[in-house]
Amino acid sequence: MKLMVLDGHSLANRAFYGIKLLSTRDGQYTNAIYGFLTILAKLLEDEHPDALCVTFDRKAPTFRHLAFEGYKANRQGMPEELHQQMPVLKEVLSAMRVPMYELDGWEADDLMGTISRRCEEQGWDCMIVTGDKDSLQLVTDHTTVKLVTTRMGRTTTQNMTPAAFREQYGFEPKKLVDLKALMGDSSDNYPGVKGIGEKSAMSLIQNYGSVAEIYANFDSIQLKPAQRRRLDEGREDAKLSYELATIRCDAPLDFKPEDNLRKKPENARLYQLFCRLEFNKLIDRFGLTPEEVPPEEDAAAEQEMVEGTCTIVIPESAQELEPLLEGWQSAACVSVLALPDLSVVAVDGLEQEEVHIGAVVVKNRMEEGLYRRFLEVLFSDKVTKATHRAKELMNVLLGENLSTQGFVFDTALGAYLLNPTAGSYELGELFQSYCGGQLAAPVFLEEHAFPEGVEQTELMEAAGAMLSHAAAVGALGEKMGPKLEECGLMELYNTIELPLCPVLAEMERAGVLVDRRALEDFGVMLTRGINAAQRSVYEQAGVEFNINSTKQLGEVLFDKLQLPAGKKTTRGYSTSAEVLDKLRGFHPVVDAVLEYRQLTKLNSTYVQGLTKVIGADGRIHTSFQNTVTATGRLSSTEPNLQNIPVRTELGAEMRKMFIAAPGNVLVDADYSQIELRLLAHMADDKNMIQSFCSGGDIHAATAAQVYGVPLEQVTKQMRSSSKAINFGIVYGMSAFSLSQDLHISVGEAKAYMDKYFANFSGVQQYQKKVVEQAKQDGYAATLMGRRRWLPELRSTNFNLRSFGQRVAMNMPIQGTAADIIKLAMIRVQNRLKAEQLKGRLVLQVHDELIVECPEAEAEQVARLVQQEMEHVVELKVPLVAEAQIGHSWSDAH
DNA sequence: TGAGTCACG
DNA sequence: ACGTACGTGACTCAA
Repeated sequence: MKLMVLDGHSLANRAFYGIKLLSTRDGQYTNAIYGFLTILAKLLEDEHPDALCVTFDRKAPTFRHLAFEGYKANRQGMPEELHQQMPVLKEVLSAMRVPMYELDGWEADDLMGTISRRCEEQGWDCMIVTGDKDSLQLVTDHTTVKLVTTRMGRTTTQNMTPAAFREQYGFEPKKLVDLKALMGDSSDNYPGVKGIGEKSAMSLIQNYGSVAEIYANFDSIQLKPAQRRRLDEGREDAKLSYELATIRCDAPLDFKPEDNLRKKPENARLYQLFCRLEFNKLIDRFGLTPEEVPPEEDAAAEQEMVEGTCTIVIPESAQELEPLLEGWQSAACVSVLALPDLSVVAVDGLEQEEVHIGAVVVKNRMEEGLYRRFLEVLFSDKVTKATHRAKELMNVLLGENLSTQGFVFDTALGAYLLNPTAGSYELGELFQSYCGGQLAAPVFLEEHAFPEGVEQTELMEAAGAMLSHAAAVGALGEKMGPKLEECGLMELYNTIELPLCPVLAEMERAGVLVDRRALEDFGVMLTRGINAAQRSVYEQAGVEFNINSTKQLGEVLFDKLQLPAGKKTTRGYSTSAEVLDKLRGFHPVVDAVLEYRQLTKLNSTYVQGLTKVIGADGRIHTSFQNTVTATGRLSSTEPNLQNIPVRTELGAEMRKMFIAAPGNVLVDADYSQIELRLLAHMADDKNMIQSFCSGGDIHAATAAQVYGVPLEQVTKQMRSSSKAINFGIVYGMSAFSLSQDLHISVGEAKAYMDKYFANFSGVQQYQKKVVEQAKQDGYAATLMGRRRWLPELRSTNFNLRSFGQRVAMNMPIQGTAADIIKLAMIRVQNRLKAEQLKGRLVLQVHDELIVECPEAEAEQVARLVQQEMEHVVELKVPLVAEAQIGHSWSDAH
């Protein structure tokens, strides 16, 4: 039989520092709990122990802790963010019915020691899981220690058996105590022998066996004079440290191995806990099911709405439909959910004589004309609607020539504004976390959701499920509205995010035309180049291997060819372009590899990737995601049209493939330096504002300021380093990063930055202020009030905190730029329509808009787009946009 | 599935 | 003394 005992504090600690700080909406930090459970799940899968328990420290000091002054001082202060997670972790473990052991005055170590010995006495095997190497002294033939280490967010484990220990340390596990007695342990604050570090302690123990033996034979063993003196002076310290390093195995613990046999967890309780902690992934991993949860109040109310005082109508005739249509038109707001093919639409939120009426309208249960009438009334501006993921629905509506007007709430979008870093905005999850309820799984009947001729009961069940989802949209709207108001997000929501949805839907539906032939030709050319580059690599390297494999490439370059390895990655050498570039002179194969990389990237990601997604209309229809980025930007997927090459000559060829339809042109307008201009405005930096107001080259102007020379005397070098600083400032850069970027020393980089801040003191003050404010408020915000929550700023982890500070400096800038161009998009599209132009937006690339329009409109459209972009907001500096016209993206840019 | 790489603003 | 710039998405390999 095997028992596994976990070191609760040690593992929680590892998890806490190994995973970025996570928190639920109500501020409960969860990363340590999450990490702990992930590790636990992995352990159970790998080891299948028969019994399981967890030990925790009890902090009350004992004589041992008083032996040296300040003992344990380093561990005394567990950060608040971790501390508050411990009781919740224990609650989770209790719900999992995992026994926990803690004892006043005893550390987890001692309890684990005691447990392992008791196991051995009963003939059990024991596995100790901890991140603390001290425990290795407990290793025996029947007790192994699984060491958990976290590096760069990955946890790895290592099993220590007596053999493995001996191989690594060169002596018996028990002697670890002797080693520690000599070298001390700073994290446990016992000193060991002064002047003896890890190296000398290791060799002393390896040569003489133990502390006792060293002192017993002190006069006869061979030692360097200095070491002999140190050991002699350190006798007392060694003795005390030995005591402290020894893990005790005699704790008065009421423990029997068989009491810890694994039990079935309390599913319902665990499920509720995980919901509260927003551990949706773990719910699956632990195989938890919602059915066992008694529905909470809100959920019960929803349930009642659907089953009790609520009537479900599945209208089939005009007589049944017409009253519904009338009701919806006079309702304050109805919730709508539709299947992607509009074959079924659920509408909820109608009250008639105190009875709640929900309708599920099924296409194939209705005469065609009547169904069309239903769609045209529901999806007109006459009916006020709420939905989930409005943009997706609008996309469908556009395909049916239906209006996208009348939508006043989108639950996904609302949740995104309340917390843009949440990652997922599934309706069920939102309902869980905002309303505390459980949403039934959608019911699908056969392949089609609602086929003809299904049993009435089955149909009602499926309709009920769908309607309950629509009801959830309504409930969420009620919950989110006040929250959005409270956070000052309502205006952003109503004037930017919601109105942008139809614009995005139109852009997606419009798509952009590609020159398929030219794309194919380019692909053929690339393939030839790839073959040549591949042959060249094989020839120069003297072996054939998979160049795409970083592992194999690393072996060839750094093992076989012995090129100087630069950076390393978690496992192996880095072969990034940055590293390879430095190796260019060393071996001709490097150039061939870089060439191969460039060509294959272009071919697979762009030529192949884009060809795959050309639609029947010859156009590419990307999806613009509006609930993804942390800053408020859009993103583009399937395909990503926001990263089409432009920086290299060959790559820029790609933009020739994006063209206007016959008789049309592309109008491409982009903001000039929008982020820097926003920085000047938001920092209210007089010098930078002045530079922008006088027009001209901002990087050169910066250089003139920083170097204190007239504009004419600015050299290319000076301009280029100023550009790098300007660029980096927006990201909250450090001197180190600047030095990397400019290939100069950190000292020189720091001097540059000092000079920069001396001239742009407003920027420096702003950065300081914005971080302080964000720490106080808990979030950073854009000019329009968009928020990004930054619990990282309060982290005790240096890296995490530093990251939070950089984000606090960057998000308001990047996010405001995003707000601005979103508003510009809405205005451009509206004006194009208002002025009855045929031109329509087709792409957005963060600071760039592309409109496709008839040639005859081009000049007018270009002026219109530029105007709207430049006058979205009035700042202390002008917003400048430049528009160009061309037949391809390349020509227009 | 995650890591590494590389394309963009 | 830390370890190092912000925001994305797609493709490929290797486990």
